Amino acid sequence: MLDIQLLRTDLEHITHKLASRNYPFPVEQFNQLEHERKIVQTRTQELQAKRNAASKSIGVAKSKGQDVSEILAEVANLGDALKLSESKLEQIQSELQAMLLEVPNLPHDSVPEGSGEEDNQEIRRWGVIPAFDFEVRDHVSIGEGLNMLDFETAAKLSGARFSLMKNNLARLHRALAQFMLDTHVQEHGYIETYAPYLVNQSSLQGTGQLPKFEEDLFIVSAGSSKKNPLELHDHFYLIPTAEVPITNIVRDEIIPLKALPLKFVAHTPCFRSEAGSYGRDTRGLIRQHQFDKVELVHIVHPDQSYVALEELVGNAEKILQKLRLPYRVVALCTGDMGFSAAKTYDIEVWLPAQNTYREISSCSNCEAFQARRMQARFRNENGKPVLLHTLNGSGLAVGRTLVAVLENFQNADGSVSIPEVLQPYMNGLDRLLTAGGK
RNA sequence: GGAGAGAUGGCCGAGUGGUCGAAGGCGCUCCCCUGCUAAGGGAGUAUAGGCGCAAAACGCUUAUCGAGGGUUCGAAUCCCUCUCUCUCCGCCA
Repeated sequence: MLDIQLLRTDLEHITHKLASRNYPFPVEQFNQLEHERKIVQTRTQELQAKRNAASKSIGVAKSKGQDVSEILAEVANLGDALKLSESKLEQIQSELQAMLLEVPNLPHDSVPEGSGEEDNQEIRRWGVIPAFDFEVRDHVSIGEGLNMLDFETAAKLSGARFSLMKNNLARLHRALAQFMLDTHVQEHGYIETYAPYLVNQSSLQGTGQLPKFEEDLFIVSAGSSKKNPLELHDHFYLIPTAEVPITNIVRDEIIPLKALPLKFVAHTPCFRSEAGSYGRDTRGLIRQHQFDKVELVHIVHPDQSYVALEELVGNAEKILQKLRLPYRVVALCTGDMGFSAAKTYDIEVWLPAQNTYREISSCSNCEAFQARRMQARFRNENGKPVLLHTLNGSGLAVGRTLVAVLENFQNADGSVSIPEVLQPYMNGLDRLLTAGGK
């Protein structure tokens, strides 16, 4: 959420910046509401002050045993006018609030201008793209060839966009997550967390998924509920990313200065409805309703958030380097950034079968955008509560990393070599070979 | 699922209709006293918002005692709903 003070004092500039990310801010509607707000709020507060003064004098008079009927008559008509004014104010405030909750974050000055993916800016590349002396296969063909990846059975169990892994592939998937967690905890100083996979509405509003992107989420309610889950008070949402529960750790909190920065890592499944992505990446593990991700979250002092962003990206890159997977880092342009981000770097890993780089991590500095929604603050040098800055990034998406390993480490005979750093997690195994059985 | 108890400031804790944004304590900040230390004395110490001011300061004002609604001229206090915590019983990985 943007600071409403900014909108009041610097509307033109803000509108211009929002336009660069394809968000047309409703200037007239805002001005109209603000105008009304000012009038109604002033009137309401005057009436409240009047009532408070009268009530106080009634109390004083009564304690002295004086007659209060005169003062009572004076305030008799106040009640209705006040109630009317209060409800009008409330209506205006909630309209303003609803408007603000839909406005995306302002891009940082260093973000390249652009309308879409094609305007993103490549920052650096790492690694050597592997050369194959045989026809490369994609991860689906490799996985099915090993008899370890089974989309047909997954479709029977659940439907489209689900997967079933078996045998050493399932183990390799687990190994990847363990390896990522261990690296971030032991080498990068993150606090390991285990957090809920079902969260409430407030948490999703805090990180920016609600109210605008409800259609991307899965909603769940207790089995005994017959009604539409949305009408129920007691429904949950499946997390679309661990960013939601982890960042919301600091919602409605005031963190002591000396506790900063906070760096959390969590390995969780993520659930996304993928509404609006029909026909995209329908083959394989790239775009699933359920996938695992190791998520990194930084909660930092505002002065430190851009330093932290570089650190965060570096931490995620380290995983790919250790796995020896070639990648590039891209700075997203204004038009391609997510709702809450002020600046985002994507890390894209090389996928031989697609002959291109594909997103495997997205690292964002949200500045105070989420913190303002969450009322997440710290006590500054002068003892005053100030909004924190929040950052998050994948370190990494486990399923997509598995895809990259399968494709980059494939051999002519259909086997897949296991990256050295993962072998300790695989009981020393150095190669995936075709498994027997169903 | 059943029965009961509770939720008050950074923390503890008092407060059952009026001058209560809230006693007292702890913590923290500043000052005094003390050769140093320990002890002691005094003052201060919530958050968010609105309006005014060129403006920091400041002044006026509103809201906030788990959340929302209600009763009342007036609610931390009375009523209703919800959330969460704790205890006991049941069920359960």
